[in-house]
Amino acid sequence: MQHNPPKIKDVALVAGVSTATVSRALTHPDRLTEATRKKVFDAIRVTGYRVNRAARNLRTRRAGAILLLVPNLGNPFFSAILSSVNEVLAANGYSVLVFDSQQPGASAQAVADCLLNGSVDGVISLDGQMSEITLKALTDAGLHNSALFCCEWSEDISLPSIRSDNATGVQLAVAHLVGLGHRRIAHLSGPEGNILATIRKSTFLDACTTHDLSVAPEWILAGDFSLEAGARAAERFVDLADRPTAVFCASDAMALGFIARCRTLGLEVPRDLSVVGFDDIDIAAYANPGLSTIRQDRRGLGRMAAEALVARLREDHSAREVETILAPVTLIERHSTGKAPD
Amino acid sequence: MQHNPPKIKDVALVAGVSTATVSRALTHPDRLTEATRKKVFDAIRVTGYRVNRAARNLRTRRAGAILLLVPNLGNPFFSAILSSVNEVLAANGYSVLVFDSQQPGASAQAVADCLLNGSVDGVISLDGQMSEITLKALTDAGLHNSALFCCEWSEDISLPSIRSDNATGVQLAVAHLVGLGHRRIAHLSGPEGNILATIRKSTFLDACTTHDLSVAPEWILAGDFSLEAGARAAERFVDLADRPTAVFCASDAMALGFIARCRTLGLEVPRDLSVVGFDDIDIAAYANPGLSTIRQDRRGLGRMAAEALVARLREDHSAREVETILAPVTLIERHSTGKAPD
DNA sequence: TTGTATGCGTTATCAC
DNA sequence: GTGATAACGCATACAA
Repeated sequence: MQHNPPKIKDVALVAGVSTATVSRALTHPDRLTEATRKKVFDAIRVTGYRVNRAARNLRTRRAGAILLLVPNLGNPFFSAILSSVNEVLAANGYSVLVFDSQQPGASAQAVADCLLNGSVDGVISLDGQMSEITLKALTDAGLHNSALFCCEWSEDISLPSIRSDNATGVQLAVAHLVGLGHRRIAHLSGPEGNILATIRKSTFLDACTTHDLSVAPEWILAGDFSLEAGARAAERFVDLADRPTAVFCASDAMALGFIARCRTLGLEVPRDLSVVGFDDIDIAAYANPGLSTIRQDRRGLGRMAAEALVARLREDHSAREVETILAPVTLIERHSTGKAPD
Repeated sequence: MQHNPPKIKDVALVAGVSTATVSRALTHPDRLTEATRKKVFDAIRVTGYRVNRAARNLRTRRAGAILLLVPNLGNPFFSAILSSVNEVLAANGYSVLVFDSQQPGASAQAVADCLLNGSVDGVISLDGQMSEITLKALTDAGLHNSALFCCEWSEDISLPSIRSDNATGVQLAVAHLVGLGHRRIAHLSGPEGNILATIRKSTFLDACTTHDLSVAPEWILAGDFSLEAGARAAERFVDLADRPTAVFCASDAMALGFIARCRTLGLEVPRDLSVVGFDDIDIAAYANPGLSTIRQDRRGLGRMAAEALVARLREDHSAREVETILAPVTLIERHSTGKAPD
């Protein structure tokens, strides 16, 4: 147990230079002579020196870390995003702090603290519903130019956002079903107040209008993106008097839960009913039947968000444009959709 | 944009006390008079003061953060664990740093740095295959008493571990299949070198022996826990000359991939073939057919690991026993298993 | 190019 | 119980 971690002073001693030189060797290697640089790095190797993050952070007023705000860490939808965000940020020397933004116990205050006490240099929020308190902390901490949304976003908060082209995705889904002859289409929506739920539902309704389809109010089923919500919705669906022949679900998880429960209730997909999801999570391709869905490039979204943030952090924190990147989505036709019954 | 975050000095000024008192109010509130304590907290509220983490960390030589090492962040198996770990640690005032331990780009050096430069106070590793370099960093940093394994573990590294009772799980699975009349059982295993793959395979073989079942070498199919691996294994499986009537898979993901590919190859589950998985991931209950599997309490594992670590961090870092917690597992019978064909 | 000296914001050790 | 003050380890302005 090495209880005397070497400090910059020890390195300087071994290298026969000043502490300032050692520090420079670490942060501005180009400002040193080839010779002294070598001396320093040799000494670093000999002593096994590592720069103390706390000291460096205190001095530079930077943290070398960014905060990733995830709504419900238990949702596997985020794993691919988490992974690619982590990859890019790690490659750029940033650590990633993960916070569950909607966890019951986790007060928004904890997030706010994290921003205000200088633990992070920036924020990527996968949660569009940023609390007032978090938002205030963001501006108070001067991090307003160092935060962005990924996947979700907010109409009220002016931050850059990297997200999928949801509208096009929904249109693709509806067109797909219409192309198969479906005229009566239901929608299983996400949670009230969620921006993705909102845009997917409203675009769905618009698309139906465009295709001259009427949508009965009871065909809009409330959900929350989860498997269980899909299953519960199925129970309401099968009891519908004038049952639609197709369902567009706002998430793959709901679609899978929906299909599973429909099956136990005696409805076969796609024979009796066509179902389209949204996301193209990994399991979608291996479901039975394979789930027709709208593919989001989750890894790409995470990567782009991380890259955009890194770029912003590099630049001057002056007035930057608030940019929106809409990542393309694609329709993946599998076997949960089929011709409408006559 | 508040560019002058208040410091402890400002609070002291407002409260009319010394900085030392303010500091004490924060760390040892009980050592102050009721009156001064109130004065200080009022001043804190007025000024909007937040303690600067970097400064505190530098002074106390603590980080207030722990490192979560995840093998493959893209794997949804970990999301529930991640979630509960985060929950417990956040409740105890720790931030969670997430690192993908097997990411191609992420050198073990990055992890080592993180340990050596004082960014974290402890480590929870979901990865049993800790690299030499990481391990050395762990001891060099004096963190050997502040690290533990969760889910996976290592025979060679003496750290506490919180894990499922894998052996019992495998025995339950085999007994279940035997009870249904299966005498010829195949095994789809995890990646070479992985401790879970190892124990599940060896226990499987032992259990077969116990039940007087012989297992042909070609019935042991190599996988890597992923959906794709399951699908690929199915292709080898269907070509087997003397095909088993059941398969025990080392993960649910593989089981689902396996079943899906079997179906496209003309094999029906459970009519032609029974399949048991391991993990009970969320989707297992909604698969078609519902997946019979061994349930791991993922949230519980994460919670226990986090609690154990917090407890260790509280105590003296002297010689603590290396404890192992085996969490119980249960057999979940669904519809991917059925009576063996005559 | 390199060295000297100072301060980043806190906590802990002393005195009082 | 409270206040003055010295570290904590590093990066930088300035001097050389």
